[in-house]
Amino acid sequence: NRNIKLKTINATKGQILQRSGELNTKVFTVKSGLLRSYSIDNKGKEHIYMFAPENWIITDNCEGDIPCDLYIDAIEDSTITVTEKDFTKLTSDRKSLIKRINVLQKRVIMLMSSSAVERYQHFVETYPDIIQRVPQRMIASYLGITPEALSRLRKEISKN
Amino acid sequence: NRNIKLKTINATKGQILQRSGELNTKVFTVKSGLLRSYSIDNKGKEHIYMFAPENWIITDNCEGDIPCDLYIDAIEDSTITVTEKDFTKLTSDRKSLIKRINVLQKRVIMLMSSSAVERYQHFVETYPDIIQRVPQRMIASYLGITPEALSRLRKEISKN
DNA sequence: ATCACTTCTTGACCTACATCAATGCACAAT
DNA sequence: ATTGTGCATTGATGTAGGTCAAGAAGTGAT
Repeated sequence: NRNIKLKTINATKGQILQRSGELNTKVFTVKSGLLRSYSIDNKGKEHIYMFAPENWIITDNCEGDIPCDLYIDAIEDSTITVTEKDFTKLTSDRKSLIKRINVLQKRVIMLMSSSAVERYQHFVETYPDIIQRVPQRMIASYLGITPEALSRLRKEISKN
Repeated sequence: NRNIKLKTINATKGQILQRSGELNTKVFTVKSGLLRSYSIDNKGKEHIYMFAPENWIITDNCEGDIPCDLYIDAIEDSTITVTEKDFTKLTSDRKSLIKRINVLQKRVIMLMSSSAVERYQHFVETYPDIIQRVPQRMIASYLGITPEALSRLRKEISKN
């Protein structure tokens, strides 16, 4: 196994294993019980990203030096093995897969917790070049809204 | 490189490189131009999953023998290298990352194109065990709806 | 120049789901 | 038994974004 510092811990129902904002390098493998990962939006609302029952692996896919977005806690009393990620041993191949998972993680969370305006603004900041190159209806299609909705939302934004 | 049969092709704007339903094993690397992947829902509406400009890799993350969900086409005239995935050479480690991406891909597409009822039914079919073990409000939180909405929607479903 | 085609915009109306508030219900602690 | 606490349900009402239809403006082909 390419990970290091493996240890086994017990978590009781409700116990938090990781908080959003922490610099996290841990991967949890559930031996028994049930974990969940979730984010909390700016209104204080929880959005569950993933459930992890027996034999599942659960982690925030953030890269070593970036604070993670997710909380992880135990929904049932659980037994878990914890490993530290070792970024030095990642192949570039694996790195790009992990990066992709990361982007998808953000997208799922945004689709669940952000308004169309917020998603659009995030898109503009993240892919300023793409905006120039594709018709608006495709941006709308990427954001999960109709072209009409995007048109109106842009109008609103430009007012301010 | 662990992939085989690399070749370079040119695609003109609008050209479709892959269709939903095909047994796909191709990975496209964009050298110049712009590709997109998207799904089409049961109402015929397109939902863009990903844009791929220069130097991006785009593919449907389906496993070899499962038909893929995505269309891929060219938004601009593009030059692309095409490689065949070689599943025999995947480490189990990489396999599980790819499986995870696959699950996320389905989730993103469902969040964009399916109603709360459809997402709930899909969840029940996919994770029947989880339903038994977590409170309804957490299922709601995973689906991206409120507990009230889930309660009402379950009531509707049970009527039929 | 004009025709076809697509994109974007705007208006009127509709609907899926959110919000807020009240009630009932199970289960745990005393 | 009773009080609390979290969960599910139900009702009334609000709203973000969808749908449908009509124009306006740009672009390419003939």
